[in-house]
Amino acid sequence: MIKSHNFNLDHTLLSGQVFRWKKKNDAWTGVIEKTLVRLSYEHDVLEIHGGGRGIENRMSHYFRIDDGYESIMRSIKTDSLMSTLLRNLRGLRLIRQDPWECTVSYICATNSNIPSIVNMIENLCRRFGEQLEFEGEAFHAFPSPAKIAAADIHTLRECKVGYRAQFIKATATRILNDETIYSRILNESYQESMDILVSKTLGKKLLAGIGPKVADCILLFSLEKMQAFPIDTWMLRTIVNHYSFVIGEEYVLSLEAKLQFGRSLPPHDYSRISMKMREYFGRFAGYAQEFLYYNSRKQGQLRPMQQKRPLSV
DNA sequence: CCGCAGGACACTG
DNA sequence: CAGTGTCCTGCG
Repeated sequence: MIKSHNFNLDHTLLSGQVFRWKKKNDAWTGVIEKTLVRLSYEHDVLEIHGGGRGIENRMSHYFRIDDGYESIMRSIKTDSLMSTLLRNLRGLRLIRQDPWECTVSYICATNSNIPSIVNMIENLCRRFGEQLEFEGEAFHAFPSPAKIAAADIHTLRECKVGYRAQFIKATATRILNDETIYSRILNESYQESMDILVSKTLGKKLLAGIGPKVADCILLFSLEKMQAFPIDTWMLRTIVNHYSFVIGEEYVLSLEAKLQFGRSLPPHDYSRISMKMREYFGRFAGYAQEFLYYNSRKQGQLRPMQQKRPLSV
């Protein structure tokens, strides 16, 4: 068991960071590396079933229990909206994911939605992941880069990943040939890391399927760049609705004009907005992003019809 | 049948 | 470079 009063399991696992956890009867089941784990949380105590020796340290690491939560919350409590969210979503935490699994997950996430992403990941694991068992229950580990790199496009497509099949295979091949890339990024600054992830040589992407948004997710969720501030369409709505003063009122107007045909944010605008938000929230901006993101999605569920015009009001 | 959802990419001009 | 068409899937 892990004891912490600054942790909320539901908020953390419902925040859309990870895609392999399932809840049934108050217990969450997921796969960490090669072990199946069942979690339940009650009265400040996280109970862990499965995983064997050392599982507490691993889960503690996974849920970033080592973060100075109170201090981080203070640093991102910059306005009344954040103040409200920090109170209502208390215990929401960033998750420290495996970089490779995180990479594939967010390549799949482009131009998609959560149920579909969950489906893709599950298919990939079933098709390519090592089959394991715990207490008579069968499950699959997340497939290795080698396994994905060796897969053929047709089989990948059977996992319903669509046009992302080429990206996933190409990136797997790249990671397989240079396994030090993640550890190198761990020692780099945010900007340098971003530049590496989206870099091109001779017009060809180093890592296919990874643009600025996907890169920010990978950096924030798996490579210790807590200032990363991923901006998807949900977050853009939130920014326009609540933080136009941060990126500039006039700039918002020009944005609305530019995006009225449902186009995605051009790279230049992405980096500009992302930079402004990082400056506004500080070095733990990524934490702030999670609270805002969780909130925007919760509201979206309540009134789906409002999603028709993303940037209005 | 259409539009769109946690974008990225290759291709023009 | 800035703008544009296209990419697979699932769902309302």
